[in-house]
Amino acid sequence: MTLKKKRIKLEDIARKLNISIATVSRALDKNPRVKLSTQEKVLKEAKSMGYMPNQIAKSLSSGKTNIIGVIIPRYDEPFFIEVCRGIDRYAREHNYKILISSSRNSFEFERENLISFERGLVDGIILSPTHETETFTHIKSIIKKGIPIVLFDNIREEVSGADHVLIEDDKASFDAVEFLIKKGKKRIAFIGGIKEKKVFQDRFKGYLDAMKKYNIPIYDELILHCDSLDREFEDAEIQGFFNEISTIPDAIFTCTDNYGLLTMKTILKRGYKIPEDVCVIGFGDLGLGEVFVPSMTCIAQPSFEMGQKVAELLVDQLNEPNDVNHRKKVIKLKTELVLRDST
Amino acid sequence: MTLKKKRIKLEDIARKLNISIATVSRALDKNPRVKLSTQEKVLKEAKSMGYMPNQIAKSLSSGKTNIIGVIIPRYDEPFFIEVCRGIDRYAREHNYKILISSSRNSFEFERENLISFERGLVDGIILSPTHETETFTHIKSIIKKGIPIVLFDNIREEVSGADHVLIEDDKASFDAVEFLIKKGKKRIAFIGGIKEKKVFQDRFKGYLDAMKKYNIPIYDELILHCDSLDREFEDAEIQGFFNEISTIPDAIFTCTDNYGLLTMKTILKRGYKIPEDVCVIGFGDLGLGEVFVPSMTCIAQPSFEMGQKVAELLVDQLNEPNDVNHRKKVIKLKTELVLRDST
DNA sequence: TAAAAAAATGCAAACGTTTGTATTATTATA
DNA sequence: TATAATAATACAAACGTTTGCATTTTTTTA
Repeated sequence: MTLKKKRIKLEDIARKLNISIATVSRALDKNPRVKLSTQEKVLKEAKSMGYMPNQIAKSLSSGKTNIIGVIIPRYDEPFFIEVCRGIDRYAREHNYKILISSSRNSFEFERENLISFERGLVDGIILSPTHETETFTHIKSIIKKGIPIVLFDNIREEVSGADHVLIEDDKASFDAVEFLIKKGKKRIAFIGGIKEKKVFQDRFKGYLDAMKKYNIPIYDELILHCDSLDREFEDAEIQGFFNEISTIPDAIFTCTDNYGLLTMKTILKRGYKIPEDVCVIGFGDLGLGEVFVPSMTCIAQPSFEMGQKVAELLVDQLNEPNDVNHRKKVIKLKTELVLRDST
Repeated sequence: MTLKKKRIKLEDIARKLNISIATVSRALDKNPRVKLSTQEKVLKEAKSMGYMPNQIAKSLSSGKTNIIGVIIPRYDEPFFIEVCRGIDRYAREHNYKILISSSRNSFEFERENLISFERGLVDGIILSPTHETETFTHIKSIIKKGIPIVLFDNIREEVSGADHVLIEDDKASFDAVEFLIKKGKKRIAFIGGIKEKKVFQDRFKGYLDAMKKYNIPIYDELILHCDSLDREFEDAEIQGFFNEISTIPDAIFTCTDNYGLLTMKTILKRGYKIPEDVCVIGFGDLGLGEVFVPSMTCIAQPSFEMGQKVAELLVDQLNEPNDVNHRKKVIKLKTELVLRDST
């Protein structure tokens, strides 16, 4: 091992060429204030010396990091990954990188992540609140400090005060259940997620509304709110649910793709036929429903687009810093019922 | 809108308390060089003024960002997400954040991402090379600059020169195919991925080795190397494959979970029974194989652990900067054949 | 060809920390 | 109670850029 190799900096180029740091900096920026011949000289020397600008120093000087912080409740949920893909796509097209953190479904982690983002590493924040998130002071504090933030999914509109993007959960569910009803289904089960989560509340509401509208009896035993936070346990919950049921339903509306698939698996294993005996609908449509046999009818959520939209709102905020007239924007994305073999 | 709210900095606290910036800085660090009563005074004032340290300034001063850059070929592959989860877990336990970039299966993007990481934003890099990656000068250049880097998956050992982690692809495939052979299967098909990718080459090698060892005839028509980079087209490729086959194989070894599932779907749709007519094995075991009916036998890859291990190697490098004695480490992780209904 | 105008470059402060060394205040020692 | 030892604090440089303004060089104009 010889000497520790040192990073080349502007100063090194400047010294080598006997010019000032300022000129080197401007030359690399192709600033017309520096002579073309000098620009070329600097560019050439920079290349030959293997110069790489220091992003940190740039950020300190400019006050911009070009990083967007993203906080999602969990990684192992295709929906969130897909949204992140959308965010990433839009962000990169606009010269931002994204830094993803998982709150692991914990309000405390969400708060910590948010606070760590207040340390100036990111220019703006995108957040999808956990089901535990009831108080919004941590988010308001971000807003008060003037840090751009956009929320998505699982939002309690009343409290937020920040731009946000969501899908029409209630309408989507309503449509799906109405579709089942119009197919003549009478015993329609509902399998949802954690009751505390707004999205699941809305999806449940859609179910109830449809059932009521058409005067279909609602049976408690046909309603399940899964509350396991871990994928591993979802299966057990669904097994338990079917063990308790007196008569098999003729249709099941489920609130995620995974619930739908687990439900289909369980039903098939118990010897029922899909869709002859039971129809099943999933929510999300992130690829698996199409592969399963029989393929699963799903409410298709525009997850990627949601990510792009969220990022767009954030980048807008970043481009118009402390805009007095900025009216908080709420965007609701449409869903679509994709019909397949399970109905 | 009143005045633009300014961030509180050390100087503000210092001025307010009539002490020096240095003392404030040390007080917040709980440096014993500052009197306890002063520490308390500073801490209290910092809190009341809502002070948040500036991460960028810290990084510039300390030369450390505590960020690890991760480059994966694509987001929409559960394997990579799972590895990232593992990386993230280990990283956070050691006070690092991760910044993920996708190379979108393109060598050019991979190079660009790597270069952007040379700008000092990250302390170290984790990279999984694309199938297109044949020349390794971009990686060597990183190593030469003394930036810690660890590779995983899809590595051509000879060229690398960096720490890396992989799984025993050839052995895993060999075992799986051997298992099929021992079950008495004679017409065993192989469905792999892009031929240029080392992991798929190894998995193909395992297949061939097992077939040869037991003198099972190998038919070209039973071998498919999918080369679509997009999930959407994988299905079509597999359909095409089955359209061409003269006699259905009695077992199929596939190189990813998704190929396995698509294969099962196709077979079932064509009226064959699994496992009676055809056995199927997948590779990865990232959750879906268990849900499908029939459930799919899989080679289980320790993806999460892989991520943790990769991160561990990197953090080790970060902790022993330019260690003369650092011998490049190659770690091979074991897989396991998880038996389910498809065999 | 000297003065004015324009072009090119340089100086130095700023971004917000950390940290080695110098200085000042306090306590202990004789 | 002067002095030495120690504790507490302050100063200032450094991290690598950017950028407003000052200065120097070159070109234009009369």
